[in-house]
Amino acid sequence: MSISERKKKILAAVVDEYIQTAEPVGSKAIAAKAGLGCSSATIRNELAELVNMGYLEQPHTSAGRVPTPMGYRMYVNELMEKQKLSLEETEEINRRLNRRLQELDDTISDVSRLASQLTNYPALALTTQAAVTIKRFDIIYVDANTFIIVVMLSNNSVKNKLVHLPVSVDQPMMQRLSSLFNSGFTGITEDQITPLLINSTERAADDTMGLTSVIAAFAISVLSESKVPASFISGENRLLSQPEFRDPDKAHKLMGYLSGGGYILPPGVSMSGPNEVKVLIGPENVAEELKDSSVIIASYDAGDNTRGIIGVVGPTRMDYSAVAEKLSLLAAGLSQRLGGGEGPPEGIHNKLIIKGDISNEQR
Amino acid sequence: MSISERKKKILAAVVDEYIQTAEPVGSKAIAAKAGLGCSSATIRNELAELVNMGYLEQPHTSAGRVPTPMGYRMYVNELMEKQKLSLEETEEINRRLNRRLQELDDTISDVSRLASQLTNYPALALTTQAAVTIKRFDIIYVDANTFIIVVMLSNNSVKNKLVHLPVSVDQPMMQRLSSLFNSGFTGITEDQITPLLINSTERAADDTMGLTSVIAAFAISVLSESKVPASFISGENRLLSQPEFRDPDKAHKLMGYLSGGGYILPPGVSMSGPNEVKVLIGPENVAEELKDSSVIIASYDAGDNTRGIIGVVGPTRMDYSAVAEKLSLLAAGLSQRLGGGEGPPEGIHNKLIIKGDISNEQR
DNA sequence: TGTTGGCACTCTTGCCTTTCGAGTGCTAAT
DNA sequence: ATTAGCACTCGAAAGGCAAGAGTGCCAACA
Repeated sequence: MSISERKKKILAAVVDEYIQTAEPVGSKAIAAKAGLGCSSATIRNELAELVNMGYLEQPHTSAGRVPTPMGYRMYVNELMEKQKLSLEETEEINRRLNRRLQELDDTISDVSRLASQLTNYPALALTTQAAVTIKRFDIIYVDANTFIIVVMLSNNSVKNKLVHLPVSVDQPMMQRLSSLFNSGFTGITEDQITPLLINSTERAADDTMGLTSVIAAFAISVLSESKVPASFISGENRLLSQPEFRDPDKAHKLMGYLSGGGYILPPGVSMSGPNEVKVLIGPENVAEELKDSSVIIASYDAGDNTRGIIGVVGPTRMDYSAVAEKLSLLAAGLSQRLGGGEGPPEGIHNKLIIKGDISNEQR
Repeated sequence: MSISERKKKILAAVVDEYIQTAEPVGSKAIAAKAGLGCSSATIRNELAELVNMGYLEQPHTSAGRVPTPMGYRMYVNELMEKQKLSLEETEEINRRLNRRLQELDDTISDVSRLASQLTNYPALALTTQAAVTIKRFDIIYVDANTFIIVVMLSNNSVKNKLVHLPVSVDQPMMQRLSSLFNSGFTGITEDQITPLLINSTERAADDTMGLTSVIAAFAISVLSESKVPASFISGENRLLSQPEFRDPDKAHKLMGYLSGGGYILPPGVSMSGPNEVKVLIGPENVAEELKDSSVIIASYDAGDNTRGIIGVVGPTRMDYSAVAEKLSLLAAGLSQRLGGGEGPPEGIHNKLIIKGDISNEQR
């Protein structure tokens, strides 16, 4: 059975209204608001059918209607009108993006903070990384007992470590190690750093003090750290301003899950393209803790096969349209700045593509 | 008028009990618990006097007693018995401390996370820095359009930046710049980097492409960033498990203040020595938002005049003894690992020194 | 057949009253 | 100085009542 045009309008009105007020919305309110020229009684009939069809529900017999996850899904997929961001908001996003572009890890925390401030929901940013290799290896001699290891990774981030030694090392030795590592340890992934490789390097450098293994250990740790997705969450406290989280227990549970670095993206579901926004509504989330929250995710291209993700978490009654638009803009901006340079031209005005529910089962 | 021995015992019992239960404690409960052989009626008399003296108050006439800030102060200064941490807890702290010791900024987030987990309160860590200078300056040539700036600071942290250029630069130029910066920009503070200095360096390097100013800008930004205290907070959500923050508005206000990087340490009050724990009870805090919370602070020596601070925030009814002990241990461990090496020997068993209220006005 | 006004019905919310009990303060006895 | 006893106070929980919002349904109507 297909859904009539008027039903769609009514459904949209219900969702819109509910998103704003957080209170069950009644037939009268809709009659007054939505510009369709019919009376509350008519609306009531329609509403009853929408309930039957599963798009709406009522908390109790004599209350207004509230959208079901399925209702939200319909709203997100077909009904909601794209929110036009004001020029100021667009400006603001770009301005802030331009400000800081340090190493990636730093950016990630900034990104999540920014997303959170912009949307007024808790936001979390993370990067998923393809295999990373070392592009360059340098060892800087500071003094006889101190040196700095600097590695540049294939994703263009640079890591360093200061090493203090209990013994003295001379500069030629450092030089030797530096060039050996630069030739032997670049372009390979973590699991290609074998004991064999380390041993041969050690011998070649004539290193009897175990320096080689210290340096190799750093290489390994850098590579393995880059492999686990870095994640950063901020603005958890904004949850508390949402009426649905006035119950401290509920809020606590969700916040605990989030600060625990809880995973947002359902496993096995990858973001297919950049500039695509994905919406996960209530029970569509896999994590038990998110079953009655919604998640909006955008992904961006951080260069060198690195994919970044920005996500925002809120109650199912969240402002999908505005948030999706903002995230999309943010992601596009990041892609442009971090990505391989093949991004869109200066003025960011991407199209907003919203990807629907993956599994079409609605339980 | 001095306070009798028995009154002290009773006061201690009230505080202890209230810390556990979060409910006003009555005369009967005390008579049962505290081992002093007298009946509830006697206790009532004493309680009435303690109220008069300002150590206790009652929410309403027919309720039990609750400690006032002044009562807590007395408790913290004289009454509370040092909590013995179990061996496991001590182990746990040390084990975790040993795990990660990367660059300072990284540690700071770990430290706050650790403190929060340990105490089950929101915790925040920050470093206050004396003037930082650059100790070493290196420029690594990657290719004609790319180089890496590496600076080592006087506090032994190392910062780097990858620079992409629109124009080509040859290696000798980089070399030249590297050694010029290494001699001219080391050992000086941010405000000693004058346009004059930059200009003369530029001329000496024969740099016509503005490289010098890019590099100098990085030096300035690193130095100025090191100057503002880095701070990191975690575990805000733990507030919600405290009954006094069941009111979402209250919780939201405080959490907002905290995540805003709100300052904890009253201005002008410096931690005098390491291994010293400071307790600020309710109205003793300067920030309006903290007026009915308590803050426990410990400071540690992070080497090179850098002082780190760990703080924990909770309701006035917080477990002062346990938290103070844990923070003290944590701070001592950090001092030992980060500090100038003149710390205490391996086994950490520091004395717990609790510093009292600074201004002795109790309003 | 779709739409509308009207009306009875339902269920929540807020408010008031009552009851219950924990805890106090006071007094008189030890 | 301590204690037992007792009347008193006050908040928290439980019940009851009225108001209001919103529905469902029916009968009338275009």
